[in-house]
Amino acid sequence: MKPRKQPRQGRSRQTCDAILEASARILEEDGIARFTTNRIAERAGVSIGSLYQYYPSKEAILAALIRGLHEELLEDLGAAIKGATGRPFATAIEMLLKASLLHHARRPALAFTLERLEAGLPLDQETFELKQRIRVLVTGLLQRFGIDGVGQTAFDLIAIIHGLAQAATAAGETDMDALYLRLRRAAFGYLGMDWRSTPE
Amino acid sequence: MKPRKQPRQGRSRQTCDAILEASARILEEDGIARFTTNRIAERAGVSIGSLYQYYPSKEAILAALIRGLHEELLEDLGAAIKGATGRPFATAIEMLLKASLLHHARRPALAFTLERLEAGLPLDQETFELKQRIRVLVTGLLQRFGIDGVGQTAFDLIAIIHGLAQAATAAGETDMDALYLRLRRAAFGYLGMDWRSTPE
Amino acid sequence: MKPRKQPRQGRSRQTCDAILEASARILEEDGIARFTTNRIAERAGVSIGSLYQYYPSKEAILAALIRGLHEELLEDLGAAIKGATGRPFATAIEMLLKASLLHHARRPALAFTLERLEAGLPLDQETFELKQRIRVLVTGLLQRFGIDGVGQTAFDLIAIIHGLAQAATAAGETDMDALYLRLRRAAFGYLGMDWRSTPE
Amino acid sequence: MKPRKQPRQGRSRQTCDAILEASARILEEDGIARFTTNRIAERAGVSIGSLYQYYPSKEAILAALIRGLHEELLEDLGAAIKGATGRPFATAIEMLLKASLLHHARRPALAFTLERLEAGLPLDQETFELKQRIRVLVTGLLQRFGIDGVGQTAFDLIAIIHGLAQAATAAGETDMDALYLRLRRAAFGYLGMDWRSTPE
DNA sequence: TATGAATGAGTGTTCATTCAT
DNA sequence: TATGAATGAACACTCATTCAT
Repeated sequence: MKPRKQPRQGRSRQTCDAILEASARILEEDGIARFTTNRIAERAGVSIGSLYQYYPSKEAILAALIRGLHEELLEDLGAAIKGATGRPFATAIEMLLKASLLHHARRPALAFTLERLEAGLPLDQETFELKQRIRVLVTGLLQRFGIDGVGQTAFDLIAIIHGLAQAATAAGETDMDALYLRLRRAAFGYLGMDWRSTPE
Repeated sequence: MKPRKQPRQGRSRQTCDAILEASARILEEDGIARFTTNRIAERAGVSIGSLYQYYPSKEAILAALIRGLHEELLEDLGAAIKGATGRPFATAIEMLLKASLLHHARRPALAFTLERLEAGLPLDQETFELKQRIRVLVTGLLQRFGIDGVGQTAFDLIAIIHGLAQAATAAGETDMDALYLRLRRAAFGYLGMDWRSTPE
Repeated sequence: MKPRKQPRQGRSRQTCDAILEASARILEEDGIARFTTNRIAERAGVSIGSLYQYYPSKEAILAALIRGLHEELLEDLGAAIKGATGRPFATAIEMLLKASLLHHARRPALAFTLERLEAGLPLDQETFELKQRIRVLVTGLLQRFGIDGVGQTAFDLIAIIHGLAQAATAAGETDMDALYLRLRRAAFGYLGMDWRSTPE
Repeated sequence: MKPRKQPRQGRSRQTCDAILEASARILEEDGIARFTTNRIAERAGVSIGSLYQYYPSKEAILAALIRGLHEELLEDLGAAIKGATGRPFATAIEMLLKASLLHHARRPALAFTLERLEAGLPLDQETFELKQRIRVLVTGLLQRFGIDGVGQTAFDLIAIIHGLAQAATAAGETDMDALYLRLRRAAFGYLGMDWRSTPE
């Protein structure tokens, strides 16, 4: 499941990245249906042998992409929560929501497909931990403001964000600002806050 | 995509159903990974030749299952909305939510898997229409109570329900009553209603 | 390891046999080097899919061939030993030796290659039992004549026969009668009998 | 087939030997299945590029190992036959047999595997000549004692030794002394000598 | 000279689908 | 109409070998 080598420098690093980027593009354009190792190698401009030098299996590539997605989210959320210190609850939540949409905004189709695929896969340890850390981050924020049942609330909040973002992408929406407002309404509503106030 | 024949009576009907039921069970137990036509035929107690007499392709079987899911939902929602006539808004929404969870309650693994798969497939016309009718149903209910932006609201409401139900199933939750309460909180919140009142 | 289906009749039986025969021929002509499933299927005049309908893996085909070899040997030895009842020891051993050479005489290259390959493979249960039954047969014969250390003697006798037959085949010998005489000398000598008497 | 260079001195020689030793160990531990050039290089602590600097192909490495085995045998036999001058026939044969078992005693698994593999390979000229010299050695010994049909006798003797040694190794035997006694019985018997006399 | 990243032909195997019976 | 043997394109993956550095 883990990459085979990480001589993360020079030519190797480039090959590694090319494989991941080609994989991402194939998923974006064709979904899993045509996500085959030979096609990945071809699009990466790399031989099939090289692909297997860096990733032990097709699943490992997928796992790497998924892990990447979660790392990105974790980073975005971390930055948002850090930046929210000292701000009122509503503002903090708003920043959280915006951060949650970032990776959808960057590569909607990729985020959509990867999140969909992840649900049908057995999670590897590392990804599991990433998700846990994400939940911990959200839980921590809620705790800071004395919310009840922080664990469950965080879980539901994430599920709602996820559900709305996935549905919007599936429907072909591209207006992230509009989506943000609806998301804010859903999240604020769930948290018992007044979403009719002026959003940031 | 459509079944090959609909002599919806007698032995043919039975064979059709056996194939669908076998498919459902395979999806529930093993996911898509082992969802193969030969296995379906075997579990249905039918020859592979017969399977192809009733369904032109594997996708057609999947499409039929997905269509079935939506038909079920449509029916459940229809009944709920019908039963809600004359009741206050909060009660109507509560009935709507309960109806939405029915198919998750009946066969959680199947609902989970099919909804996940659906998102990665091109929708056939008939399923598209079914989904539209579902949205129309919800939209109609909202309209009856003078809600603003009924289309968008219905869309988001469905997305939120979907998101929470999928996340709960993925996490292995089985307590549908608990899920209902959280769902109620999310939906009521999104609609600007007070979810702290006594639920039905 | 075991064949997948044995509807040992009609077309199926033919396909099964064609695969085995093609495999045998490839082993005879090219050894393991070119023993590939696609080549087997091609030479059998059968699609690769059919091959896998009857044998779950390449190893299973090899195992079937090896099993066949041992079944043949068992049968030949059984007949020889049965026919030797009432005959003197020397005659009984002579019949045993002749029977042991039969499968080498029929398809020398195949016997040679299969016996060589067998030594490098983990034996499946059934083949193991076949070999045991062969040893039991030889042991029984020796016991009938009050030989000491029948187990070890049978083992060594089989090894000597095997060694001579393999070496002769490797050297390209074809004169089975000449080989028989040398084999007789070796076996009789090992058993402490006079091999200078007139052979049968 | 031949090593690429024989600057049989200094570092080159060391690299060559490391490759051969790594190959031997892999064959002993895993058989041919995992006998791959990359693995050999890795275990030898040498880059794959260097491996190909010394051996033009995987077969060349195998050939070198086989050649080494025969060189060893030739040396052991030569020493035995030299040491047997002036001794009676029985003693000479006993020394020959003991010498024949030496390489099996030293590295049973390696000898077993290499001898098995050799039979399935086209012999290179040099190995062919080595085997011939071995046969000449044995033939010469027999001739010294006025044995009839020395060529054939030598051939058969070698085959019998080989057959028993391989079978014993395959069966997991480790008691070389016991094996020697059975071998003596077989060889003496084949030569028409009394193996019931006291062995050396 | 030594390295190891890169190559790609070739392997075993699956599975949706067809069609003779 | 039902059967299930047969098909073969397509797939994941390996490994001997090359060659730029």
